[in-house]
Amino acid sequence: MIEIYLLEQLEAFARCGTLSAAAEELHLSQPALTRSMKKLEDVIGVQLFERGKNKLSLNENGKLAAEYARRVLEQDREIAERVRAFDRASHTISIGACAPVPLEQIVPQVTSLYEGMTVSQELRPDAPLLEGLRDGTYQLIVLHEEPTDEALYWAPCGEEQLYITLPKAHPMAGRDGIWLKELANMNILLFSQIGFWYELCLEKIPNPQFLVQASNLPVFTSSHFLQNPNIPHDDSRVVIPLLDDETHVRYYLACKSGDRKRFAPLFKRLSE
Amino acid sequence: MIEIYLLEQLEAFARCGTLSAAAEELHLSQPALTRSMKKLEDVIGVQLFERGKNKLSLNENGKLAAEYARRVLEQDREIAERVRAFDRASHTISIGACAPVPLEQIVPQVTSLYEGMTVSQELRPDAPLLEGLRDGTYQLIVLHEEPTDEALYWAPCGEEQLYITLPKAHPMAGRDGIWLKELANMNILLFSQIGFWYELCLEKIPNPQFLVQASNLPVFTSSHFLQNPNIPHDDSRVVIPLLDDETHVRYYLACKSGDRKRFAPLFKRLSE
DNA sequence: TCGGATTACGTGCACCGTAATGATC
DNA sequence: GATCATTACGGTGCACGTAATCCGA
Repeated sequence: MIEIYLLEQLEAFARCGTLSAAAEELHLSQPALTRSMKKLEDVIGVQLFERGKNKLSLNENGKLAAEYARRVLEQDREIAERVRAFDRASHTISIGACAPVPLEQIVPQVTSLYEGMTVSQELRPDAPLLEGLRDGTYQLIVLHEEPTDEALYWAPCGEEQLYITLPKAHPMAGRDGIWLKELANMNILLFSQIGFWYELCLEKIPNPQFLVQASNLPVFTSSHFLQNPNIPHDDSRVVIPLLDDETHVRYYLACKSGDRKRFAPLFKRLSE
Repeated sequence: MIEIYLLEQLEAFARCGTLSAAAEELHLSQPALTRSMKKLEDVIGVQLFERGKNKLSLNENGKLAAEYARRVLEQDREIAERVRAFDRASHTISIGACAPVPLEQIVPQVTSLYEGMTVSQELRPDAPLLEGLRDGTYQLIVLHEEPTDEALYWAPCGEEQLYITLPKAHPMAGRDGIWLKELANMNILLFSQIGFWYELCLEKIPNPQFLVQASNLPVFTSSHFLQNPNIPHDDSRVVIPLLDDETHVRYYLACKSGDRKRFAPLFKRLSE
């Protein structure tokens, strides 16, 4: 059986062209390579090199052997990588979500229900989430539209309504509701990491003027923040609901049908 | 990089189930395997085994690693095999033919024209010959029908006419020619190793009665043997040509178009 | 004279075997 | 007691480095 170190050296020589260059790359001496190449020929039992006086090069056999060597080395490297990835995946639950808000409820539940597991989370649009669930990138995903895939299991996991808060002095501060299209050309304060909401605003507001940091500007907020008692109410502002259908969403937590049993405790908790 | 010997030992353990069984198979001691498996875990960096008190077994990581190991070992083995085969092929000319007669002319020519090359020959029907030429099993083939493949180069290389010899006392001994179908139900002496001729006789003679060894029976022969001065004429027999079209064939020597230049000297010799 | 391949020689490490221990059936 | 895994210890093969040689640009 041909040991890996011989293939490594052959591959390096094939790539570098000379023994000395390969030796330097491998942090080995030239004599070591000379011997290894001889040994390789000995083990395989055929000539692999053309030997000039102070010139060594691969013949056709050698080129073929080097090509095979590359493949074996590639596969050999992959063993460690793949097994590590598999091990990592086996005690990691990856959650993909279209928005951060539902994660605030789900992640703590997952963490406490599946002790010892690492929980990773990521914000993505719905399409890559579905793709990622299928290919194993995610074990759980949160969508803002109900899926239709037969191979999935899902349940609702909360709702969210988008509001806008305005300084009391704002011309629209007296309104009972506002349409997104009415925000055209306005400077609005928008936080990053809001998931699909960002796409929604881009789509529905003509020529939006989002700013990263400002005060006295309109600011989006949602039912989630309004209901959180830890967030103090700002008396200088009024909170006005947005009227577009899309500003009220239902979230759905989904997993592969095959994982339904595994995540049953989680779905049960969330339904309570 | 994971050395091959570690993968070998992992694979053996996965197959045998216990370290001691694997150790015996590999002609190694148990301690050697214990250490190797530990080392493997160390190199990859994840647990590969479930450790009972005196029980060792693969966990899911280990099973995956063993599966990968099998593939790498397979590939590693193939390097030597394939390179040897390639080397062998590079100084072997394999000739496939549908009949032995044209080979008697071709093989000596090949041997003398391509010094140092090993010449191997084989009798096969036309179809596998064409297939074998394409896949590299043969570099030269002899057909008894003109090929049509654009990717081939070929030239005629002789003809052969089938005759039948009869004892002078035979009822048909006075005939000028005989049709194969007239040989129905007759005992005929047939030599083995006559290539496609055998198939032809089977096909065209109703209910043939071929014998392996006999005398005073009809015997096939062909122009090749009749023209050979070294074969004495048997005065007790008459030679009668067969009349079916198929009993007169033209042979064609063919190679891949890409080999045309390589075999040009051979084709030239044969055309003289 | 420098760079590259090869040979000669000594060395250290890594893998192995033997022996002993612990544990389970 | 038999079998299996593991630990401890001592040996050895083999891949490596250093040094020296040969050869060609």
